[in-house]
Amino acid sequence: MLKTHYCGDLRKDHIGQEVTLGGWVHRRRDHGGLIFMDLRDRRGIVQMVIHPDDAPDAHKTAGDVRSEFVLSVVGEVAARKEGTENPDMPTGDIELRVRHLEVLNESKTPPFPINEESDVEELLRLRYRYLDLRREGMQRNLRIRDQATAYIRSFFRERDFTEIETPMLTNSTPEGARDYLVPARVQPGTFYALPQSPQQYKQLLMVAGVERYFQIARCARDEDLRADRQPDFTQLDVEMSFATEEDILELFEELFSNLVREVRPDLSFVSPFPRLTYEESMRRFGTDKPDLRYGMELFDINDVAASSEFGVFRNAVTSGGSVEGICVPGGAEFSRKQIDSLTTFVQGIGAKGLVSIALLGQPGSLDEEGIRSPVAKYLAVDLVETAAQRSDAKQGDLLLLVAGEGGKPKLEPGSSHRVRPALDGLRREVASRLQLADPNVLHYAFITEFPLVEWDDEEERWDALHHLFVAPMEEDLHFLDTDPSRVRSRAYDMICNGMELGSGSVRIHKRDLQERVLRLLGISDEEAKERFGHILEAFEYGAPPHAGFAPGIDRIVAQLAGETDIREVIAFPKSKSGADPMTGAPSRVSDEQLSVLGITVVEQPE
RNA sequence: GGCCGCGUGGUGUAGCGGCCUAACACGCCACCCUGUCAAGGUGGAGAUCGGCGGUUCGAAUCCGCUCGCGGUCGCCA
Repeated sequence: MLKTHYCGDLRKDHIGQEVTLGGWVHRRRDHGGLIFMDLRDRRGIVQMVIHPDDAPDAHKTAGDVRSEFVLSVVGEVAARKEGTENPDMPTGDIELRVRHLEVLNESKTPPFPINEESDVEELLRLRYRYLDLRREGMQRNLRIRDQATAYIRSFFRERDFTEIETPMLTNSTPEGARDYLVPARVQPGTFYALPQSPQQYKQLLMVAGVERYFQIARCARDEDLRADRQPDFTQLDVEMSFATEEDILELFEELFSNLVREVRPDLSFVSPFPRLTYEESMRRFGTDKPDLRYGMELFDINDVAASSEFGVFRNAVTSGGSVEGICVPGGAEFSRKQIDSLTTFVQGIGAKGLVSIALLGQPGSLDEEGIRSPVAKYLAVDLVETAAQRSDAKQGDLLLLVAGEGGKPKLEPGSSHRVRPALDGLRREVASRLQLADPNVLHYAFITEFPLVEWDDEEERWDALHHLFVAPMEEDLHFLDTDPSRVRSRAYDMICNGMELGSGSVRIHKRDLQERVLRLLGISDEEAKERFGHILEAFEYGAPPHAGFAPGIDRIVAQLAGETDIREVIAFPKSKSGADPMTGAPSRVSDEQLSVLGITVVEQPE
């Protein structure tokens, strides 16, 4: 090695030792005579002093050194002069008296600062990712990710799980996300698909008698990107035979509790993890992934709205829709402008409008003076009192109500189907404006009893909410043929701070039930045989009951690192258009490459 | 694909019809400086304002198109 110690490791104990360090110039302070330089490596930063009298050659070289030069230095670790210690640095008690200095490599001035955590445009960071990753915050995130995955592996291995790799080149699946396709050269005209998840393989491993499987698996889905979605991502894939949902939830509660203690002991979490049914979560929060760190739960006033003078409310309820709202603590002091911007906000997510009611008076004894609302003259005091009571509102709070008409398509603005999503969005927006969410809390929770299927308006058929292999709840089986929307599944999600971390389920392990579900989803027996013949067949050879779970590693680590964007914990992520600005991927390939594969590119006309 | 926001020296921002011959901070370059640690001092270089077109006597500023980036809805078994 070209170095004997790491810069960041040097302490008082090393005083008197001669060491050789290698690292990058973090900062340079040239006093004309004396030169100070901070040298940085993966473990931290140490101050070097280059004295013109002690080391004239080194001093001469140091004069031409600039930020990010790679240096090799030899010197003695020394106590800093009395009064010049730096308590803000772990190495602040000591410094390196440089005797010999060699420039191992020069550096151009970097396109953005590496020695400070300033905001830099995303694109530029990705273009020079190798420099971005050199920055302290990203180094920390890379290490948090490593700690998390290392812990996860040890956790499962201790519990007798076997880590098994599954193929990257697999078959396209008709349902779900769009596949990334890979042409198969040896059989021209045919394609592999990159795995959206190892779902089928892990179930087949259960049939194979593995009983306890896990994998930190790379997956790919060709869908539009988001702050929490990359086209290629990593999931912790787990499957267990002879397990019920209870076994899985307990296992993961333990895993996540330990993970926080291991990686971020300074963060707190709520224990035991709350469990909400899908129905309850939708009713109380309007979403299946609520942020539980703050209140502002939804309430409805359908009963009193039905007879309201206010046409918007009355029509909503009589048409079969609903009027629901949230209560913003202290929101009565929101300005007109703030409320207008909330209105614009909900309109952007499918609400027709927003009714705001500021409670200037004391709920319980409200009068017209105590209510301030753009539609105050249409609102009976009784209605406001009811709303205030249901939301446990206090004087000075702000009620925000959204109405939705029944009988409209799901996605149409003003539809009753948009009410809860709109309130969910509003709840998040308000919480973010008022900073209601404690950044030091990881509020994990499980959502259970999801519907098995939902009606797809466009395709006019039932669609699996999770995937094709989720087992229906035994007690709801009789609805399978009569009213599929009422069948609850044995699926569960894990959520944290308003983000879905992963989902899982007890699987179907019998051929006849799997075939019934496939039929319900409009997959013909013929198609089923072609697509899923192998798994249906496997179920006939003693498939054990099994259940599994698959949380996203990128999201888990992002939260552990205190980041809201998973790109902050992925070494080489892609931009929103799926491109890698550093390598230029995706790119065109040569005609030769295409012709070997028997592929012709059709230019897209405008 | 729809909607919203952003795009000004190397970086981050300001400017939002004539005061812009484009400002500020950091960075960069030169010189001075032997105890600093976001070192300090003096001086300097550096952007025609993402691109194209238009409105106007006049555009970084207004309009249209386009590209890029981000957010969001659709989408994400």
